[in-house]
Amino acid sequence: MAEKVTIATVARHARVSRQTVSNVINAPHIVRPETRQRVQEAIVTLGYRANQAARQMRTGRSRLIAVRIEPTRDGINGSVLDRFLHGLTETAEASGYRVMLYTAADDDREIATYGDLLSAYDLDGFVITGTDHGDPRTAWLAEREIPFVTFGRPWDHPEAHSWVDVDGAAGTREATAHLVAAGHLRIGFIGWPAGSGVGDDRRAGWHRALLGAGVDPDGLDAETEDGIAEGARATRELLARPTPPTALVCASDSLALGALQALRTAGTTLPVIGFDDTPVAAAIGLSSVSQPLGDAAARCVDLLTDLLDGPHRDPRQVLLRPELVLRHLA
Amino acid sequence: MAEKVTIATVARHARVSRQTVSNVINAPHIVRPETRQRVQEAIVTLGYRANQAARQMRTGRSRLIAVRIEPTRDGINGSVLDRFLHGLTETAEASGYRVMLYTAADDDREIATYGDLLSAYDLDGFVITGTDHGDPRTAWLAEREIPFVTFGRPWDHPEAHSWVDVDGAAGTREATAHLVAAGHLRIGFIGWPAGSGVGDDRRAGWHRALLGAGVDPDGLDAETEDGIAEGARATRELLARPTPPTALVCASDSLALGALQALRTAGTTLPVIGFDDTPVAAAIGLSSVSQPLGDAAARCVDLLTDLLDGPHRDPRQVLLRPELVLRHLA
DNA sequence: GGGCAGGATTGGATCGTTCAAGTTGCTGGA
DNA sequence: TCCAGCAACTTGAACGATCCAATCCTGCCC
Repeated sequence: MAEKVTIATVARHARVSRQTVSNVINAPHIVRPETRQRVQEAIVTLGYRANQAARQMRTGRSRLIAVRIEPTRDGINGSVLDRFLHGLTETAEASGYRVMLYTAADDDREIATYGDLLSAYDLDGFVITGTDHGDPRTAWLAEREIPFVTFGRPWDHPEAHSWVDVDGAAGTREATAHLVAAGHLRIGFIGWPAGSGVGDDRRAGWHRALLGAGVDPDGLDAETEDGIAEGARATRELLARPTPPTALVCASDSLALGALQALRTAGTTLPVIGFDDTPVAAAIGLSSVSQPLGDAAARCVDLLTDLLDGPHRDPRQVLLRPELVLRHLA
Repeated sequence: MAEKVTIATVARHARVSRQTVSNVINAPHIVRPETRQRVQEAIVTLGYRANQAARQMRTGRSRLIAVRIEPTRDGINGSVLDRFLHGLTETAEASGYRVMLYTAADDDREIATYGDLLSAYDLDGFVITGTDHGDPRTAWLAEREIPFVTFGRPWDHPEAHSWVDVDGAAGTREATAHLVAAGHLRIGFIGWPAGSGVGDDRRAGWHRALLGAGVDPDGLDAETEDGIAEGARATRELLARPTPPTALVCASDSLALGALQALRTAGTTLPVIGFDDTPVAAAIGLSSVSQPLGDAAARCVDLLTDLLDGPHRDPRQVLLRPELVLRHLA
């Protein structure tokens, strides 16, 4: 069992004071090169690592960022957050930060957890996923000037804080354009009920693409909650309309999967394009709009470390383009 | 901006000393009930929360456990770890612990990360997933007497340390028995190459079930790496044998998915049962053996907190039974 | 009423680090 | 010669909790 190596151990070994060792670590330029060298050698020889708890007590900074892990809902969309989380952990490590997880049943309890994490662990910042109109969580954090970045736009006030998002409209527009190029005109859209920022955005992309192609989107749109069964129901409903669509763009892979099931049951085949490029889409050969989750996570960490360490602490925004992944089903 | 509430603030407010407040928190029984009451009220009124960094400096304990987050490999099996992680975070929170994530490219670098986490953050313990024969990580931790629990058995030395695992053999046995009960005799198995603990275990369950039903398993077994394409190839190979199977049990949902694709291409249908009950299986109606991941995570936390706080610090083991989830494809 | 036992409470030291305020030694200008 | 000015390094104090040892009550018994 190796004994604890503290800054004092290093100082003794290099025959300098504790503070000089601290300076070598935190402000190397004020230490004479030969002394710096000697201290650095001692650090390596002894395998010294700064104790974060002690550092944190003095500085109030922990080099820890918190991310909420959500319950895996329908299991399909959960994988999106999973991939995001992995990217986040990797990039954070590269920047010298570590990721701490928390769960919360609802917004109120999530806010309570913020207080807990901040006072107990002196968390440096938060990455918030899945924001919505008038989110109380971001308001709480902003009020207390606690650094945070959201993955997802604040739809009400686009420049309220730092965020990273994926241009959903661009994704559905590209998907729709691809179907137009393949000769389709009556391209249906299955999306979520109006009112959610993400859902409205994805619908808007399809809408604009159709208008751009000179097609009237009227009567080609179905609104439903997310889910496989819901997607199937919406598809049957669309097929029963006077002029049914000849291709489908969906706001999620769950809906697209439901659409495929409904089509199979109805004995029809139409091209279907989903959204999120989940493992399920890959597994069954469903074309889908893929979000650059690794990139998004990396940019989140960038923006957050900017807020924490950077010279310019103004909020910044990043909008990433998704990519249409074509598979044999469209 | 609320100012910092320390143990001294609480002490002043309740007109007692810091030590008494500390006692109320850590050893309530030695404080007179009315004093305890007064202090507890002060804690609530002021919203006091103990600063972990300060506590940790004195006690050397951080109430933090570390879990590795793996790169999402084929995306299907990744979800297993995701669900496990969620359960872990929830249960840990309930026991007053928080989960910290780390990544590592290989075993050596993972071990290097252990040292980092331990000296920088004074981590209390580790939950290790995906152990294999002669794992260097568990050896490293055991040597230094660092508390850890694995999700997955140490196949070489069953009682070397605390672990939680799911009885894979019981799962494949039940799947096979179900197919036998449905009238099948020549039930094939698609599994991984011999040598991996998990893979051998799952194969053994199928093997025993067939023997129990009086069927010779010879020639009904295919070995392949994990993956959809690999599952499809193995299936085609099995179908080409002199006496092809009339039903299939697979060691993973990826393999099962490949099997389904191969069967569809071949214009055949056979009942197929997968393993892990991933979202993909649920989405396409594939029957699968479901691991109780939430339970497993909770037991991992239980065993770990036992090692950390408990009176009995001997390693303990937990083997959970999986459950066969039947869907329309079998 | 004094002494005593026992538990409740107090003050001081401590964990490892960084910040703030020194101390030392050297250079150079008057 | 003297001292201002600076660079390089050292020392003492502080962060907020817990541990330890000493002190203070309180009730009880003789």
